[in-house]
Amino acid sequence: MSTATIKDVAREARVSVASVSRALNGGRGVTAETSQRIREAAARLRYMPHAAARMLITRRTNTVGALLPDLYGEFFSELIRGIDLAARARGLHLLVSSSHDDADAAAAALRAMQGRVDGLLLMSPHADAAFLRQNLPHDLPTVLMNTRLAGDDYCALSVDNDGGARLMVEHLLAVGHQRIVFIQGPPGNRDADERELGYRETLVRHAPDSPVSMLRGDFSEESGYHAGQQVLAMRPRPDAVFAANDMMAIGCMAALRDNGICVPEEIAVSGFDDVPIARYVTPPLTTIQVHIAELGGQAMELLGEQIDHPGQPMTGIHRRVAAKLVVRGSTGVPPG
Amino acid sequence: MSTATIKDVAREARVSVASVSRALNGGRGVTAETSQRIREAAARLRYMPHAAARMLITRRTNTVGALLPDLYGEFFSELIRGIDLAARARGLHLLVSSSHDDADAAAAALRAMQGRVDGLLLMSPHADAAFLRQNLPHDLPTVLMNTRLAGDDYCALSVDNDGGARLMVEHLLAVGHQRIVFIQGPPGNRDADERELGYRETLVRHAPDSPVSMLRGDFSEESGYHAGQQVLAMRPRPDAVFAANDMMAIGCMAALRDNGICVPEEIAVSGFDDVPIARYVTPPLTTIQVHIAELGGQAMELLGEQIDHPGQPMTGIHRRVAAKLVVRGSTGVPPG
DNA sequence: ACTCGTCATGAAAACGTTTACGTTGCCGCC
DNA sequence: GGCGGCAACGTAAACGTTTTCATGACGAGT
Repeated sequence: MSTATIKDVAREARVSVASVSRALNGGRGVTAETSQRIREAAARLRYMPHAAARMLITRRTNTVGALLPDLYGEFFSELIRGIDLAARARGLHLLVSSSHDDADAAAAALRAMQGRVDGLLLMSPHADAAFLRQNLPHDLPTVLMNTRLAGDDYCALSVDNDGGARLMVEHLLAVGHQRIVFIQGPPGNRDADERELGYRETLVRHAPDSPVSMLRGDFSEESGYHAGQQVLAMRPRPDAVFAANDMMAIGCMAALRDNGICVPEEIAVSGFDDVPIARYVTPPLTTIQVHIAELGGQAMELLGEQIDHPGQPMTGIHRRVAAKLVVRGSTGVPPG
Repeated sequence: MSTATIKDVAREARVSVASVSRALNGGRGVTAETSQRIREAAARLRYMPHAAARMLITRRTNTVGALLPDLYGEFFSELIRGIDLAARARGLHLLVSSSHDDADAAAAALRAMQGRVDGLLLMSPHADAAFLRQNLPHDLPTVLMNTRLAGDDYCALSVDNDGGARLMVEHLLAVGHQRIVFIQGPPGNRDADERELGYRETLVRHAPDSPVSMLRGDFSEESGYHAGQQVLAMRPRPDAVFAANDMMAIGCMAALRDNGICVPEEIAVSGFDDVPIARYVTPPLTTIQVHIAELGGQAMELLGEQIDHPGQPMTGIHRRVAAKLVVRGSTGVPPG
């Protein structure tokens, strides 16, 4: 039966339920001989401990929740993969809830997870301090991912946007570009802001003579196209474009191509993210690769630590995952 | 406190725990007045019913499990999105477990889900009949997705590969192509096989004079490139290529381009899946779009029905989600 | 006026585990 | 031989809920 209970096993093995529990869990306080008998009985009856009963008494669910916003494409998929892998390594289950457009939906999903999870992986644009204090039980281990919040009260983890932007600007300067224009992301977006900051700082430090100039964008391909048109109107004309993400870089390249400008001969173009498309556009896009799965995995690790050691206050920890420069054709270095 | 129990609420509202339960669940058998008082008390104490305790007595977890293979890119993401949306609409939680390389890992994950879920969404290349009978509790509602198994014992749901292939072949014939060669997917892959069958049948029915010819492939871009080279060697040379998926189509186009053949002027190329990259390659790829999120959503719907009506045997139901033709530049119809 | 049904409510059982606490029996030590 | 300690095992309490059953109140029908 799929409904074999611990009592049935106890009867079958001619011991008490307590011994069954001991034998199957710790194994301590039970003779090797009886333990063996119990295991056999359990196997014979296809016994599976009732998860809910165990949770009730143990106060542990062995499950972590992942609350994610409405995410685009393979970012989401890589993130889940990383989280899932790390969770399984720790013997934890993964309860996901995605696609929250507004703060209310996120709050509802968060409440619904109450008591079903031992910890929470949270990535939400709505997660400001007030939201968290309102909707999070303060004793629930939580790791914030890519949040705006400086990890003051919570444990946080995000992409090294600064470092990535620095790498890109250094690369552009190294191959001889002077006037590098930056296409911004949506206002208020943390990733976009950090990338912009990295661009400004690196430029100021390494090439004080080069002008710092920026164009508006919102991460969409269209906004990239529009920015590309603006690039053409600038005097003196920039010789390189650094877009805050790949899709805008692709849109920008389309605008340049439509106006007869050759990439990378006349203007170099680069992006950020290394989406799969990046290597298929012509010319292939130089960009910054971020290991998304690692982001998820490390977040899960951090959460696991918090769950295992509830006493230690790990709040304030803010780790970053590395970003890597991937040079392709669009910045003119490879032959072509 | 986050640890307010139903007893606390009962004391606060000066009623018994039974009344609290009634008021908060059905609302029947309780005066509107007392119900109101109870609700207020519950709100005041921030009471949240303990999920495990409820599961234990109710025998319902309000959770469904999704067991998925190691999936690539945005297919996975779209699938989860569709499932998650439909699950939330039914008030169900989603427990996911992905990245199972081998049958053992899948079996382990499956066992671990025992008792934590009311139903199962299963998509696994390892899920043959024997595997299922071995590892699935036969009384657990289950929906198979894109499985090789004809839905004899279980409820199944998959992509309309036949229909999609038919649409594509009809399109190629309609724009005047005569010799259409098909690039196969990995041997044994159900989707690939069905697409191939659709190709053959449609060609035989609509254009008995056109030769049926096929090249080997394995869904990878490299295999598509290789197939493209073979296309060039064929005499008489085909005037259209239909690849079993987009990545092979893209590889094939690369091979043709590298050998100085113009797409679509000299040879038309088409794929299947409509991956995001498809619209960015040059020329943009004509392909078959499958609404993955809908696949997940419908599977969830089916599962929900099974859970709500445990008596009715819904086994044998096999539904398909529609595929849609998306015409772009690579088959020569749009100007360019 | 008596009874019967209906309805709000409370008491208590049940769900399947884990675990604190007894109760043995055994061994070694004085 | 008594005593203390230890290991194996059983008993029972606890976890927080839902649900069945009993109880009492009240209104209506005869």
